[in-house]
Amino acid sequence: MKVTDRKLEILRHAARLFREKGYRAVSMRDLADALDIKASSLYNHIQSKEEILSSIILEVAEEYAKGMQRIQDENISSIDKLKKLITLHIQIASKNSNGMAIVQKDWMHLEEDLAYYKQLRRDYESKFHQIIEEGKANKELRSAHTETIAFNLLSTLNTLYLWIPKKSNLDVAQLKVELPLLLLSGIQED
Amino acid sequence: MKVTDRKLEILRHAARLFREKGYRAVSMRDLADALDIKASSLYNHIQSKEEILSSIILEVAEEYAKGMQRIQDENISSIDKLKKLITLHIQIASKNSNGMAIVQKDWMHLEEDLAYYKQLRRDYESKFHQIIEEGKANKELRSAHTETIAFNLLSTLNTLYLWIPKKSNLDVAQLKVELPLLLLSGIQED
DNA sequence: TATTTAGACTAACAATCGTTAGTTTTGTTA
DNA sequence: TAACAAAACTAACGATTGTTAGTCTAAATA
Repeated sequence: MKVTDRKLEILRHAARLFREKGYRAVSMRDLADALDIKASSLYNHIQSKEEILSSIILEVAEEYAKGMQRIQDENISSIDKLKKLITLHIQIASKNSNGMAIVQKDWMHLEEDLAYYKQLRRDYESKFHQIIEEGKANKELRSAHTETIAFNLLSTLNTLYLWIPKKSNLDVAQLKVELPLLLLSGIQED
Repeated sequence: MKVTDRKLEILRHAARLFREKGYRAVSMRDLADALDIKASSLYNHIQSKEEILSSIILEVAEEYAKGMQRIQDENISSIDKLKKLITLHIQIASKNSNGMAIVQKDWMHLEEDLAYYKQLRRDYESKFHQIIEEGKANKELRSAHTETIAFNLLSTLNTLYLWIPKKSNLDVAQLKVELPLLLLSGIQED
């Protein structure tokens, strides 16, 4: 599935607009205006508005899925897995904060790929829970409720897209140091 | 500004629909269907679609503003203020999780009240930061960056609406105990 | 019982939506 | 330069949008 330059440009503008105004509030004419062409010309490059949304969301979702799989397969402690997951979130949010925002806000407007997206998300959260459970079994983590721990971690990580664009690159580097400390010191067994 | 029963019923249904599908994806006909009337009949009770959104969002935002003011005026430690803020968020998210969801997702669709809402939000976050700063000055809190601490806390608190509806009432009681420990143990000076 | 009123209705409006068909322009390759 | 392909264009479609005007009905009030 080759993606041309022009199509990438469309996706990039769409991501920015969807993030600012929400998928349903951005018309094909709005998107076309941003590219300085007519709405009908978009259809030389894409099949439908929904295909745009789907491309943006699945790119992010699959990147998370791959990252999780890679980390899960490593032979390291649960704490180290959690640290790598935090880094994964920071990296994706840095590279593609518009995409992350759209995943969080507009996933429910998927149609054809809705079930697939939900499956990816369920898998991700399930593996996240699993790593925490392992950590508790290994006595690496204190025995608070897994759901509460996971909720706290994922809430913060899933909201990084709101915060990272405001920060300089230096601050992001700092974040990679500070955030694991902040998120893990409360649950880590010493 | 008296609000009739019927209007409350409309707002309740609207909140549920807006939360499920997003403000822009819910038509006045969708909302009318949920109430088993015609779309035009809604206008006997409300002025516009946007007025509905505004009512829902400002109710929540003003409740946060009042709660914050009350807590800030109390003569207690910074840690205790943070604990009370956590409780405030849990209470509002329990009572009105649809409203909270809409605030997070659809605030940008406000028009007339957009500036007012943004002001309320700025004030809230600014006071939140202030309390953390006080805690650091008092040596109650460790000296991580205020922004990082606030971001972590607010991310989790602002996402409670996703989590609380899945839990029973008992679990919410448990949450009021567990969440302060989890959120504050990482930053509290012993 | 007569009057008023709250709240539903039907019908329609102008605007905007995503999308399609058919055509023209533009730039590259033979 | 001729031929071709990519990518723009104009024009229009049927559906849906929020909203308004005017009307009817049923219940409350006088």
